[in-house]
Amino acid sequence: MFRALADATRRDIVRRTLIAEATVSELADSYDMSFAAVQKHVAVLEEAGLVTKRPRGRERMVSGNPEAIRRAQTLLDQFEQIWRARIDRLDALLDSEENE
Amino acid sequence: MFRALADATRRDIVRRTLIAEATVSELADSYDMSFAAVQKHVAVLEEAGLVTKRPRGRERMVSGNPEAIRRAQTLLDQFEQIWRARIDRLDALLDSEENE
DNA sequence: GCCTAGTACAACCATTTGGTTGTACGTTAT
DNA sequence: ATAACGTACAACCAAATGGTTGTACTAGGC
Repeated sequence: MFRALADATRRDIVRRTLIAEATVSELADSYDMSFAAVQKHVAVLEEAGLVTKRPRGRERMVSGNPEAIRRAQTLLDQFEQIWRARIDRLDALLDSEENE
Repeated sequence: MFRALADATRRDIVRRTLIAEATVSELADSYDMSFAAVQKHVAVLEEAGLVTKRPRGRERMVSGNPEAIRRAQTLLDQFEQIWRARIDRLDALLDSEENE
């Protein structure tokens, strides 16, 4: 999941497909690499659940999945919580020292 | 940055060092891999700014950097915004169709 | 002063990653 | 019907990744 977001091209694909659906070849036209390369990126994103693909005729419509984004946010939020807890403990420690 | 978070061991190091500072060897003891491997993970995290290292005697204290976490959150928030904008546009479209 | 603990760093290795080209196959358009 | 389009997928390649061991250097403990 974070691995999928680790590549700039893939992040851009996620961004684009969150804005609006796009076919694989539409996406491929945007980047300076082969169709197959973009196809692979989409496959990685799909496996990570960041994107879904649905057939429309001979095309595949790719669309970004906000659910997955939120899951990533949740993990980072947990880190934030952990950090806050640490600060709280330090504050408590300082308070108790003040009263000595 | 996302690349640094893509590895489970590294995420755990970030988590631990957000809770409390730890020396490199303290961290190394926790994982089933060589000291050097953990050292490399810390180096990757440090380069990504997710962690800072400061010397204390012969030890290096590693601590998680909440700033970097927030930067990652910001990026995901932008994705969320993009998604909301899309929804808004679709809603507007549906509204206009209703009035035909 | 000397051994040990903690770290840094290089060299090496297997696997994964991000890219390529080529081939095959279903769908659409003419 | 057939040509062209959009996609899937395999084979291949170079570079990056995640790990190892070995060596060297510095700070502390005895």
